[in-house]
Amino acid sequence: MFKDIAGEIFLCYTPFMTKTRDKTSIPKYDPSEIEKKWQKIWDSEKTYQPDLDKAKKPFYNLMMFPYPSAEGLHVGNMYAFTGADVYGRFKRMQGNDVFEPIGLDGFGIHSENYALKVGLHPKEQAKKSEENFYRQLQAIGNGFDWSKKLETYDPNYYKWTQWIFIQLFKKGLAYRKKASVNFCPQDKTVLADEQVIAGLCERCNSQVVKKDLEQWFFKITDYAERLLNNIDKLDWSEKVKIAQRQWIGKSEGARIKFKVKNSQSEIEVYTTRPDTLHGVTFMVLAPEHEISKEISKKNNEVGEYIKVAQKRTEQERIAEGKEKTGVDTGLIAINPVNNEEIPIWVADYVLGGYGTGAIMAVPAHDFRDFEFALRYDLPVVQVISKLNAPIRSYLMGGEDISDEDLKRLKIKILDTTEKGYRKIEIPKSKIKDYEKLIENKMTLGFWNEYIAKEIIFIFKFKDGKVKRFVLSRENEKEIDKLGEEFNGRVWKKKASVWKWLAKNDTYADLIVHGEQGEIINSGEWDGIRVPNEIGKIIELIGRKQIGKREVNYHLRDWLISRQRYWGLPIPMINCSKCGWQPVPEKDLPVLLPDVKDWKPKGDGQSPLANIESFVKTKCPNCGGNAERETDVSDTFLDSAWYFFRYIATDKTKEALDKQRIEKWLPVNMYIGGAEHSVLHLLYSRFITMFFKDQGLISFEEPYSKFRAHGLLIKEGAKMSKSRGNVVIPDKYIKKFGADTLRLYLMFIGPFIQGGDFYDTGIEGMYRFVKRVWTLFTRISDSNSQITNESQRVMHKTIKKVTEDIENLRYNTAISSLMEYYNFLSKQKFISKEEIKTLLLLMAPFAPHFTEELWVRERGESSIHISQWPIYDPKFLTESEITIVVQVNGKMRSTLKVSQGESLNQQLIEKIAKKNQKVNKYFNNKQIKKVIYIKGKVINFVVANGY
RNA sequence: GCCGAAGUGGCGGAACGGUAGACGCGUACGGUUCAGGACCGUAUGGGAGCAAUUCCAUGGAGGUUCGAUUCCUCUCUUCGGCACCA
Repeated sequence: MFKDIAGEIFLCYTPFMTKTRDKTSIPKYDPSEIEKKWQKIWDSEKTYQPDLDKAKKPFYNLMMFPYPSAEGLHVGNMYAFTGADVYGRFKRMQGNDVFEPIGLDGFGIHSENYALKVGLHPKEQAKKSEENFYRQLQAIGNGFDWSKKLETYDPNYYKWTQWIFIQLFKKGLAYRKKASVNFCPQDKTVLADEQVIAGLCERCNSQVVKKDLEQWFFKITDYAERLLNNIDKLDWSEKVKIAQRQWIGKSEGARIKFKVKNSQSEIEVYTTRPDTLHGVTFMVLAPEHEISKEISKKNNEVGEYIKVAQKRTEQERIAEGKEKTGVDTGLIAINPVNNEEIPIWVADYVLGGYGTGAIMAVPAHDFRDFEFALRYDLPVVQVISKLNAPIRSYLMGGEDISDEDLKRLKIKILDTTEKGYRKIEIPKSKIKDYEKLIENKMTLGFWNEYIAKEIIFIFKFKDGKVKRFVLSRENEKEIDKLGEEFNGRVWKKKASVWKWLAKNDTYADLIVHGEQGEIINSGEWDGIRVPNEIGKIIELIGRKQIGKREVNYHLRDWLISRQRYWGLPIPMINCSKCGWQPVPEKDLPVLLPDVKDWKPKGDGQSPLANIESFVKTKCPNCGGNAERETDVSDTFLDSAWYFFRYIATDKTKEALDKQRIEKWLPVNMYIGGAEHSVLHLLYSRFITMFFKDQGLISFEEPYSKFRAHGLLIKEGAKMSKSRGNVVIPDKYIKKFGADTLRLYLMFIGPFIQGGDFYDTGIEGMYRFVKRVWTLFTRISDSNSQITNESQRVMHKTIKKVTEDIENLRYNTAISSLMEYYNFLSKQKFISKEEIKTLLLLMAPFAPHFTEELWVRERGESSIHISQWPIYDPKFLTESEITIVVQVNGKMRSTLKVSQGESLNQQLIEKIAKKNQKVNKYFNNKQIKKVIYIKGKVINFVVANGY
């Protein structure tokens, strides 16, 4: 399909096609002129526009489309796009019909917030951003198919996003629920769990609070198991796969019922370790738990606690994190395995949204329960022991410590010597002394007294706070500081009572690390090996009807509604008679109305709620008066399916073009930022699976191959607006050209790892580009014979560059291009073949520059649809081989031999032994052994010492 | 705390278990230039030595190996992600 283009290009550019090649025929390298010219030509020649219906070797090369929210495309975006484009161009030259689309993810809070900031209506701002982004995206010289661009805020696009919402609703996968949701007071909207980072809003960093609101959800949890299982089959960056697995967070365990004493009610808990059931010494309910709420009606203390807990922001909870609080309800539960009576507490370290919202606490084997038990003087019963382990011990102190505490917790100081463990009982009377030792800056004398490697102190203070310390010999310098830092820093730094316990002891490490242990103190269960035989326990409790197997996921349903303006109107109608009805498909799209007052209100309602003409409508079912949903959708829905739409932008009657989908999808290569490891990738997988289930497509994973690129930083620091070090590519493109910038970006470091952007570095690259340009003045006219050596270097370079690009190791690909240039520039004659090869290999990185020289030199059609060079292994072998000679593994000399000689070990040995540089190390010592690696290295092992 | 990645010259970074530092930046010296820039050439990990040469070096400590930047164990540091998920 490209064949007939050549002639036209030739005609356009005859002035440059002169065959006489004196120095004057090569003008000065002027990137700005060349780049603009070629971008125009590629566009008019449709160089990058494959025929979506007829392409023979479709290759879908996708990159994550940008949100055009901020000041423009920054160099980090360009880094990602260039890296993806290099791969696409490489595939195109290898004979594929590469489809490389681009668009804008323009709906959403990102864009709306930017509009707020600059004081423009989001619609106007979108128009401006669009223009600016497309101009910049054009300038970077990617092989985009501009005829297929899309924007998520275009009604022609979002009509179909709404259609997807309706399909989900029809299948019961979109539903409404009143839930305690994350609310960002700054952005004045609800956020998905995924958008809350450590209790802060992902976008504006303000503290997120909990609110009870009725919201739309997608039932992604129905797909949890499939989303998890498919991960193994994907060719994705490993760390992204790990992040997804972790996010889905499958856990297997049991649901267990506890009866409440003197009551009909039961409390169910979820646990992954039912084997610790005999170690349960209390229960804890989340403040959101129904029974907690019920209790609070009668019990003021509990009511107060719940109120306070709910007021606290997520971040406050985390900040106070380790300091657990709670309140005793006075109720008693019965442990179903041994009928022991245990107290029921309410505490906010138990999450309402996970499992059943209630736990059985096993302080001996769970650190959190342990902390809580220490704070509130609850008993600790060990029920798992490491096989043949010494008994765990620790020191507990404090003024209000009771004798009972001492008994129960077996207060000891552990003394570990090289030989093993020795327990030292610390009498209560002495505990104060140790406390003093720490306060008065411990001296080395302490260590003489107790030759301990490490000592743990767990101090309980009058106010109930618990602090832990680890002292160790390695740590002696810190000990002086210890006194001053008594109030928490050291133990936080050292952090690891638990880790330490894990190493030396029988505690929760068994759970945390899944190590093997043995059940103790548990009656008939004693001796069972866990965790291997937990299955056995579940069977046992199942038989006794105490509990049953259950699987839980960390993944929650996807909260979809947002109380903002600039987003996809949710296409639903609420009728007082018929309930929620989807907008009939023929009425789509539900257009986002033009509104003057579009700013978020913060009253839990979208700005759309104030527009009567929008809200008031008829019920599609009964025709009566009804109201539209006024919330808009989360942006992640827009981007969850855009790659399906790129190949159907010309279709107006349907969302998907089934035939093209089967031809082009799944995406062959998807490149994007690791920051979307979880959200975007998971959601788009979910939507794709849903399409599959609807019979719309035949596969359920959208991206066969995904690679996350690294982060581009600026002179050692992360680029960010607050630092003011965000690099905008425009000025570099203007000064050096897009080709130089592309080459430089790809050269900085491994694409997968990212790199550090330095201004001086780019000048070096500019130099390189200019040198290659100048090299053309030296092309000999005659078809000079290519030498063997030149042949070898050329094929070596082809091999290296080809393999490197395939593995996204662009930095080393470029360095070998430089080496190749260095080699060529030292030759007297350069054959056309060599020049041609260099240009072809450079083409994916520097598309305009190479195109210009290619067409000048060859008068042929675009370099970007020319055949990628293929190396011939027969040229790779060197006639002369360098063999490294080592004595005792240290390089002492090298020798050059012919291909044939290198096969003969005895000969090599003989030559090597004669070498003075080598044999002087023999010193009359006996040669014990000779190791020869064919063609590489020979190592003489000589007796060492006397 | 958990998971992941990474620690190599002045800097960005190269090295299928086999000559550590490719390539580039920077620097120095030289050439060219009225001069500066640009360009070209040479050198450039550290120590000792006039030199040939030699010793030391890939965060640290061990181990496997004839041989380790590379594999294993422990440890320290940095960065990224997750974070009270029972």
